[in-house]
Amino acid sequence: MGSTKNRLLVTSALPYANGALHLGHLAGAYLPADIYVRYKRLMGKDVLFVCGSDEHGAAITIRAKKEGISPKEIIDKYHNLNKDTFQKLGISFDFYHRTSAPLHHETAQEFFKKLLDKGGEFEERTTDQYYDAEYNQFLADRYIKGTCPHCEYEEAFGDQCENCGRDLSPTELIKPVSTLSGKKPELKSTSHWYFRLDNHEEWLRKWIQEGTLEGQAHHDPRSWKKHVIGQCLSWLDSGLQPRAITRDLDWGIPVPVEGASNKVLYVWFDAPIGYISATRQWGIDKKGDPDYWKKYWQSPDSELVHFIGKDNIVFHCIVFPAMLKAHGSYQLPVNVPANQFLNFEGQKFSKSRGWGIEQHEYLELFKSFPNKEDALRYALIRNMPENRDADFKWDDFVDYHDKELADNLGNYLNRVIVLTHKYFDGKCPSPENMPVEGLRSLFEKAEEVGRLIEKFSFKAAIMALMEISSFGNTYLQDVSPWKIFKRDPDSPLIKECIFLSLQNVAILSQLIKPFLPGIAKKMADLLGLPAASEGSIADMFEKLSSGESLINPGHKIGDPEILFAKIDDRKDRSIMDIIDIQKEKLAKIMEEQKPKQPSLKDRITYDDFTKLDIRTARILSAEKVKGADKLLKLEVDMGFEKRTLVSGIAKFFKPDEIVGQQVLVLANLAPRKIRGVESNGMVLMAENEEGKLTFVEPKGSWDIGFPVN
RNA sequence: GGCGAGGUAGCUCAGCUGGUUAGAGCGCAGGAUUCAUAAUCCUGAGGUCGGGAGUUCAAGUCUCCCUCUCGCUACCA
Repeated sequence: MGSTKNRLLVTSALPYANGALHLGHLAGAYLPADIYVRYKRLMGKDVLFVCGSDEHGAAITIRAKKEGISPKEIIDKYHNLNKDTFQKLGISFDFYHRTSAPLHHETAQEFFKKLLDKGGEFEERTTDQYYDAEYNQFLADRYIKGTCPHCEYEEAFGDQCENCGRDLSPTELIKPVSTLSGKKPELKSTSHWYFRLDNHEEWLRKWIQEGTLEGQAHHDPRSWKKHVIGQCLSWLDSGLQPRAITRDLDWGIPVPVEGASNKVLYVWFDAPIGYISATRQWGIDKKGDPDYWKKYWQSPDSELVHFIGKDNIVFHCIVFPAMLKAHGSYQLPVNVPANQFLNFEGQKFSKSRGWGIEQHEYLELFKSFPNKEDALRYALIRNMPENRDADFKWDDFVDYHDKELADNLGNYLNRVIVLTHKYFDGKCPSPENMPVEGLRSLFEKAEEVGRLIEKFSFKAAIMALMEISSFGNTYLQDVSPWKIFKRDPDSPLIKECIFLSLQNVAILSQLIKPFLPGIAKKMADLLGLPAASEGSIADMFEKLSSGESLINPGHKIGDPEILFAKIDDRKDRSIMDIIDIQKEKLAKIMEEQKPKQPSLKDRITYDDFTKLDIRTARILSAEKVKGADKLLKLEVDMGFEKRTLVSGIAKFFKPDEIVGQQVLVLANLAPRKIRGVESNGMVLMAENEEGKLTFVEPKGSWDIGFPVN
């Protein structure tokens, strides 16, 4: 279950400094980590929470080139933007580092050297790769263009042809050209280091499946999420392969080996080490001790937890642990509570389509909304994609805030404060007997919230928290001090009720801090309590369990104040207007999307057209191609001959439905083997925007084998 | 086709190692109440737990088959 050790290191996935982060990222890897970390701090644990920008990789250099700026300008921009946005949203990193920092380079290089010197962990492989003599460097696949061997598209990239969508390797390209110099690159041999992941398969399986490491219990595998273990075992089952950990590139961390100029560490090797270098830098800056970081990484009384999105599971559960184990001095993570993805109004976030909203955009849009940070945090927690994909909707956002935070919690706090002022002049009354049982039951409810956080069940935890507020409302209703007051203003029942209600509100003000830090502060202020601080939840549990009160008789609370102004407020529509504009924007995108017809291809000549020999034909038989999902093997009658061809239409047509179907066949297409079956020609189909297919056929009954001109 | 995760009330989701009449929030219907932000509280309706077969004294929970959704992957000239 949760951690038992006193020291805890928590990481959130390093954002790639090539763009802004959207709400899905926040809900996936940053918000859950922040809740967990804040809770642990309030429980008095020694917690360190690190993150930072991942600033290497070819995507950044390519973009820099396209925009005519330096990679440095890009990474600076997004490093600062993301760091600043996280801070505004209350993500309480102890340190936000960056992988371009010298200390990170040093750390990654040391790590590499250590594994290299150890022997057996790496192997060197030499392959032929294209080299641009003018620019004096090897070319990443994306930097090479040429003619696609499959479709003859002339602008195909070295890794993929964007015309026919096939994956390529650079050496397959006909007439390759370097995009740097525009000249023909030469094939040159180059060597790279590979990490022997395959050597680590055996212990990884035990570690993940049973939670044991070198025969010792390491963690409880039942506390890991199902989809995390499932995906890891799936990988292990298919066998681990050595993975390249270096690249020929000039943007990144130089490989610390003599003669390895223009080689850098591949980004996936470099990035997770960023967690380590962030810790190191923090230790130097904040503790003045260059070795302080070891307490968190290399000491058995510390626990490591990685928060990530599901796209990162393999790196954090297989690759990075293998690196750490290979190194030998490091602790392995006790859990990797990966979240799934958050969609936005039913569809994936997509920057290019304008679908979704980025974190900084949200803050900007709602700058007039006082509770914007906590309103967002709440909506994302309530709807967190903990075990499956979830969907963010504006309507939910409004409902969660108004119905749960404002109506239930905010109104409850207000009731208690108003009643205290009304009957006791704003001072906590003194109950005739300490309601020990009442305190005890409040304690149990509060503890439950903590238990759920320890289990990484944040959604359930915040609902358990709201349950405390709901319980408070019910309790007030049951006692109804306002009724008692009418007949007996001095009744001890009123004192006890308000006393206990104040204790309950105090509990809420503490427990809510991991989730909604801004609101927690406001609540504490209203109650005249000090803000929650390190260890304060632990202290609270201590007091409650021994029957002590949190707010003592005579304590003066503040004046009533509205904690949550509603979004859907009939007197003030300003926040609702912002949301309506967002909804309209989405509706417009949906509208524009509908007729998604592909744009016209380049003009051709009549001669080009006459090269095509299209014939009328009829399907004689059809069967599924074994082992392929979309393929049908067709026998067609073209009159003068019968042919076999393979067509990717199995998703739409059952074999026996299409026997006898008239079709048009491109008859002079070069034969090609597909899934082991030779295809001689191609059936012409019309395709709509959803990718649905229909046959193109002559009208009525038509003879077969005749040309289409 | 392979692998992974899912398919539980109108909607969004909980249900751990199988065990009494399957739960929560929202929505809906009825009622109570007025300290409070037209808030709150109570009661109720509503589910053959995707379908089928099996194991078991007992299955939403285990096994097998099928089906649908999402993701990765292969193949789609």
